[in-house]
Amino acid sequence: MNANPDDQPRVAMDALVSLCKRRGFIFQGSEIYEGLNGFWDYGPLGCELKRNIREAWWRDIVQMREDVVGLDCAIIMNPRVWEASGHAAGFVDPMVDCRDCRKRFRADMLCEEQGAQLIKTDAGYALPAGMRCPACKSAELTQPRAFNLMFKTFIGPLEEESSATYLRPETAQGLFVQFQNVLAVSRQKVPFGIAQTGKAFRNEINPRNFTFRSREFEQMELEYFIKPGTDREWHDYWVARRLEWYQRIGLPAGRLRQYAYAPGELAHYASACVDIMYAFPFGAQELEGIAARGDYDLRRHQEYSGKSMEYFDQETKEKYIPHVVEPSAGVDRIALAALCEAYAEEWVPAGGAGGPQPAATGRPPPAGHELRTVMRFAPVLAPIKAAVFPLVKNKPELVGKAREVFDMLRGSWPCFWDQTGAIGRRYRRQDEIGTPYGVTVDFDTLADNTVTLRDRDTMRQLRVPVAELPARIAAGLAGAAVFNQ
RNA sequence: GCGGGUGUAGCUCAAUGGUAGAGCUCCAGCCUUCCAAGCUGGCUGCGAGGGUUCGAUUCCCUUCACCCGCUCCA
Repeated sequence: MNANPDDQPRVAMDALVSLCKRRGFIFQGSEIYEGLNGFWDYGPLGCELKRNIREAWWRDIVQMREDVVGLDCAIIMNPRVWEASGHAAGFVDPMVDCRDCRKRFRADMLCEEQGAQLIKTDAGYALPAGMRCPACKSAELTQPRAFNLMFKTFIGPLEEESSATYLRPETAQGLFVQFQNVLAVSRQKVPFGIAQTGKAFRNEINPRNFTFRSREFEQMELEYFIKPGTDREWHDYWVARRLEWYQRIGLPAGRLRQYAYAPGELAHYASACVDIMYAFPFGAQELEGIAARGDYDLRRHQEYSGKSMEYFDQETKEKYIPHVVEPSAGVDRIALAALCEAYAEEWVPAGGAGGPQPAATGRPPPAGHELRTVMRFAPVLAPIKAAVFPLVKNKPELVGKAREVFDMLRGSWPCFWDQTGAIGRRYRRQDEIGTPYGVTVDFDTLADNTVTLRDRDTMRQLRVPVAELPARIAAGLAGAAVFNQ
């Protein structure tokens, strides 16, 4: 049915933003104070979704491997970390504004284009004479000014330059900084990896596309340390491994893209970089970058800290600074991709008979049909795995029995209890938040101890003995065809 | 950052220079034996600030936020 995802109607972003707010996935940050550009809050379901993404990654990268260990570093680090990493320089490119057309340019690029050299001064930079705006040719240009994309903050109560530092613009540097400590305690040998998830901050000039480019975001990063000379094979390995993971969490291959950087696009120290992109409704955009960074980071930290970052190979008696392959993913971007991918509108015949059929998104359903909005999350990402309903709520023995079933299931999965309104309404409520299974307790349950198990995607129902319910749900969540009968 | 657009209830929208309605949702009650049923009742709003005016949700200015295009970033 989803053989070619590109043929499926795509969700309009405003419809998705609306559902995210209505159902509690994502809220505008600081909303009651008119918001704050580039910051978003995750509601009850959104934080479960993110947690599921993070845990699926952690399980695949750390728990299921013997060669990767975890780390959780402070967000604020010694500012010299950012000098060594290059961020303090790279994030302060001096910019020049045109006073006439009000466009902004990188000072060094502007000078280079016009055959001149940017002048370094004690206070910063100065523009050589005769420079003109590349856009409108005006000579009314500002002097170069630094626009730091790192969030600056101060340690201690005094806002002095000597106490200034930055919120980390990536989690990766902590993995390099603690390389020797982790190596010493983890009994790992090269090749091995250190993984970390956590918040990072970039003062983006232009946050865009809902949560896609935010100023505060969460990363999942792995530094996989390897023997020099094995960069290519390990880079290929991680690209393949990561692509496979994205499909396991429900992003189809047809919507995933690989972008391999051309040699001229690479940073000078990198030997390869592949972006894994997802075809969002607003275009294909990066979810993760996988870079072969050589020994650049460890070598820089060795230079700036004066501490050895070398590794001694006991078997070959070689001493070297390991090279590194870095898969670096954005949790919020993956969450947004999962939301876009899951969103579907369908036409359902009144009464539900015959099951759902694909709808043209945004169009009203034909006569005798109703519109169903359903989030088809992969089970591993679904915030709630099963909902339990007593068929009616004014019969205490029915409610009590349903409560028993609910208590049994919630021990294994995040479950939802709902006794309000008609049963159909309750099913649809769960459809909209992507709950894979509904369990309904009726009067027959009291007699024969069976319940109705209802499938989110097909809307099919199955009569299942209560004793078999956990196994059925477990099988369904694991991908078995529970409803094919 | 530039240009354009939008901002009224939780959501989708309407009306109006005299302080706002609807549908859906949500909550409570009744009813209800499987796909958004019905009845009764209830909660909730003019993004923010300033100006004009007797009076502003409406007109003007500023600001904030979001969306689209470009730019930027990676």
